[in-house]
Amino acid sequence: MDRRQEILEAATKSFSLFGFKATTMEQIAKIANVGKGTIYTFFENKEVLFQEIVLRVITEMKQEATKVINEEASFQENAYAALMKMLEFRDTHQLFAKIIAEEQEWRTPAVIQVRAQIEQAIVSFIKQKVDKYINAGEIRQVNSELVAYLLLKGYLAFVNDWNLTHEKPLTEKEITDFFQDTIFHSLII
Amino acid sequence: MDRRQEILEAATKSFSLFGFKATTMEQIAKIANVGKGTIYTFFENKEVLFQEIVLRVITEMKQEATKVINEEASFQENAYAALMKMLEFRDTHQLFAKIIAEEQEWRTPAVIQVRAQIEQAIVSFIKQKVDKYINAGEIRQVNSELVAYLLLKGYLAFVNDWNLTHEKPLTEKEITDFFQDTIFHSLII
DNA sequence: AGATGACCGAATCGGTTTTCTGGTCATTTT
DNA sequence: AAAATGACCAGAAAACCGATTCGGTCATCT
Repeated sequence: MDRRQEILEAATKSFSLFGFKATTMEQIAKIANVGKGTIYTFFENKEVLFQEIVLRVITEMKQEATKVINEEASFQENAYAALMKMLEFRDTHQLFAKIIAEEQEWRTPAVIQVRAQIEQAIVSFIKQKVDKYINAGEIRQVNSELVAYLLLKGYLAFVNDWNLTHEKPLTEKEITDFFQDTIFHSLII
Repeated sequence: MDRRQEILEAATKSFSLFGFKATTMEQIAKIANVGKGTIYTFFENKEVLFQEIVLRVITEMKQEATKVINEEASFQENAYAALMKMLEFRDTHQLFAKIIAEEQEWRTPAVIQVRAQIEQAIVSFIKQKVDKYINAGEIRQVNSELVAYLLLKGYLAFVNDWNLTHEKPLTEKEITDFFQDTIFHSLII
């Protein structure tokens, strides 16, 4: 297998498991079975390597979300399906959860910036989908950016914050049904 | 003016400005023009003083919200008015924002506990109002606790988080109109 | 020509010393 | 005598500093 790929996989594993800061280049090199210097022939520095990985994960999530959307189906059905799909990925979100946690602990620019980048990417993806349905006349004319922002923040609140003050985590179905019942419901004409 | 009141005001000022940890009892005493020991004749310790203040702010906010609710008016009108009123208090929220920020920096039990307490108080207040309207048959039968939670988290997201990644803060009207348009809209029958 | 790991300096860790601060209480004030 | 006070104490936090780690480079090796 080509070395670039080996490095990417090793780094993904390590970043997801230990976070940005606690992952060392030496460790990545060891897992990837390459010399440390080799990493630098493919990636400018640790930060760039990290960004590349985050970009890949986001891209994968977008693809998964897009895959689940059916042009024939209604907005409500598609929104429900997409949200369910994202919730299936709760584990993949481990990487993002790690980053968010890290952002508050170590205020390193690399992490703060990547966090903002992830947020921006997700929001603009959702916004674009919402706009499509607005233009198709299937949902009401709302501020799509605010809707996207609320969806993301609401999602994170229920998936992550909720558990801090509540015994039992919410199930995927509870969360999705609730969104269906409130935000999605408010959008349809 | 009575000493207890002086102390409360001095402490409120100081906690709001500097947070729990960075506020010293000596500082409070100086602002209140009393000896440090005097504080302890009124409040068991720093933590109790802090809780008393938080309780007062929450109580005041509840009163303000309640005052603005008109029994004659519709849910939609009242929700709008109450949210607007809360947004008028953005500055008073400084204290809460400080606490939330502090919670992540210093994991001191006093702060974590008070944060959870505030959240719980606000959510149950909103939940109660929502339930009232559900029972009155004015809004749909939704999970009122989740609605309350979403309203709180959404509110905080737009008032606080939004500014971290956006140049211009949202205006009170933008936020309220948006909530009106989405969450509140979804609730009416 | 591509890969490597010894090497460098900057950042971080950890342990030690110093300073600060919550809470007490003997003394002073009213 | 009752209330207020601030010097005092113990423990917690900050400041300091030498030891260690780690990102990134580059002379050497394959």
